[in-house]
Amino acid sequence: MARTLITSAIPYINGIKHLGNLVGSQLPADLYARYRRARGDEVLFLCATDEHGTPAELAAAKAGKPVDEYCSEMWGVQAGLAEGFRLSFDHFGRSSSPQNHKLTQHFAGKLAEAGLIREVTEKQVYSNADGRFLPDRYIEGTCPNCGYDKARGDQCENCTKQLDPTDLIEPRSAISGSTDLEVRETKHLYLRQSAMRAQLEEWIDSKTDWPVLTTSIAKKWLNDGDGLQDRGITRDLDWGIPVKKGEDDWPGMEGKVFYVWFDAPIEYIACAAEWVDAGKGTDWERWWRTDKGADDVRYVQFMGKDNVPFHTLSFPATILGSGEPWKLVDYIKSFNYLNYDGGQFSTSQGRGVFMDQALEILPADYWRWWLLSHAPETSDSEFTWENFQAGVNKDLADVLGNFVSRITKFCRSKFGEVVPEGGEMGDKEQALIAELETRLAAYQHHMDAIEIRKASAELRAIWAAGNEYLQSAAPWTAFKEDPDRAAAITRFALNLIPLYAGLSAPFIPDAAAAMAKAMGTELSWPENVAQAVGTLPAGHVFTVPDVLFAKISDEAREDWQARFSGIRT
RNA sequence: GGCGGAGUAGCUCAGUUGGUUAGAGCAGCGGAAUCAUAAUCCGCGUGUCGGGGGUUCAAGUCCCUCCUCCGCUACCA
Repeated sequence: MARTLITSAIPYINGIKHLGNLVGSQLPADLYARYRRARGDEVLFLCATDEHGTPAELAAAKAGKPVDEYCSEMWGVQAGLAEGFRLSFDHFGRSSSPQNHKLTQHFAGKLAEAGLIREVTEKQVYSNADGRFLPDRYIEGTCPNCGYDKARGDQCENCTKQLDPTDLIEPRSAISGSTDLEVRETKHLYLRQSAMRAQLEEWIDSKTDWPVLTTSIAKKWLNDGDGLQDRGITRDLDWGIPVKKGEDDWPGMEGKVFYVWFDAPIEYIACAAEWVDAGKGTDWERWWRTDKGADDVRYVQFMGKDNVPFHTLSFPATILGSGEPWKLVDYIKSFNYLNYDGGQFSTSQGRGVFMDQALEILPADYWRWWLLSHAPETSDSEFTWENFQAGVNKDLADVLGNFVSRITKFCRSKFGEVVPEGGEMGDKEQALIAELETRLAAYQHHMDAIEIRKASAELRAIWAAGNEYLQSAAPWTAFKEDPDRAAAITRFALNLIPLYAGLSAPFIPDAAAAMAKAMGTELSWPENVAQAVGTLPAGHVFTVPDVLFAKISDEAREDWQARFSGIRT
């Protein structure tokens, strides 16, 4: 049995994610996980919250809560929303887990043994009022270049000039506004990525099947300027994984924690350990250690393009540098951004539709279908309410929902809620089987290649073929002269429902389940179409399901358009 | 500034290694049907493929140049 390990970029803890975040990692990862399971793979699908770093501390402070308590609560919120969107994680972990603490410290120890860690003493801005070191971006002041008074310590947003915090005129803390700042010396650990440049490049070069978006970003970092730079992997923070060398203390690094981007990817691995400790599995190393059974695992990662450097370089550097046989990623599917009505979705500005709001107004399937069928694969794509309404109404309500409705209701009125007997399949039925056979192959090909929009277009064509068939076979006409023929048509068309349910389940799991339930079958992936259309024999009892997808009215759309036009408070 | 991505029908997007009259869905127009959530099905697209120049028998597809939008730019994550 093929084995597939799937991870989605882990969402940051400091708030509820918007639909752009969702479609860029978790949702396509779920689509693929559901598809691989349906095809019979053994799948381990992992995700978690990314909990460390300055923004988490600040969000907790703003909420007036201890950071660990805040993170626990937000983990619960995010887990609930994941459930709401039917994200089928085998485990939804936390980067703050004890498992990740241990593993992160383990990796640091191994990297140190391999000589890939160096200690650097550097100067950094400390805020006495805030009682903490400030990351460059959390220092504001007047730009020495253009005079903009809200320039950040890393870059002036007004004139785009790159800055050093000490360049700023009248620097102040972006957190408290305090100007009581001083430059202090502090010691940090750097991962010697530069020493692994050749090894990483060779590995990237071997990935000829990766999307251009993925490899071009990796190559740029490898070759830009002086080449791949070493990267600081520790921070002066309270909240995080304490710096240790395996299980031993790290002299001189007391009170410091690992940088969030060092421990976050390691959580992909630790999450599997959490999965076992939660009683959901028995052997996580079988998925992650090539010396312990993971050599036949195919590992696929999903993420937005902003995450690519960390997944193509930093994390592989950690894994390769450890010298231990950990599983490396086999395929990285990366996404561009989804824009919202002419601008960007923005977490910090509260612009767009957020996961909790989306579920308040419509069921998950509506969002899943539209977002996946418009996934920003080759370039940034655009969400507009008009497009959303039109796409959902047409594809889900008119093409799929109405197909199920028209044939089940026709059958009920002429034959009752039972698959009718009599008649034989003819040319029209054979032609449809042949067409669906071709389309099924194309659909599977696109799903295998994780070409999401192409797959969704093919699935839609499979649905439409059912309507084309009914229109052409016209059982309502046949019923008048040749009831046996009408029965054969109806029996055949009813059998398309369980077929469609199985094929649609990765995109719209709830509706697919409702379709299967109404027809009294289990969801399954077809071996072939000819066999699948014989699933429901004559005499099989079914029920006419409720309307699968209510249409979005113009009034509702206008209401939402107005409601989500501003900024979330 | 540097790097990367994008600019194709009213809208959202496909267009493999350059090769016949540039495609799909939606919207629009016309027709058929009436089983169905007034839902379906059939037919209809001359769009300067962002502008200009070049290579070629042949370019949306390669090269140069210019314009516009977006992302990243390593201490936000």
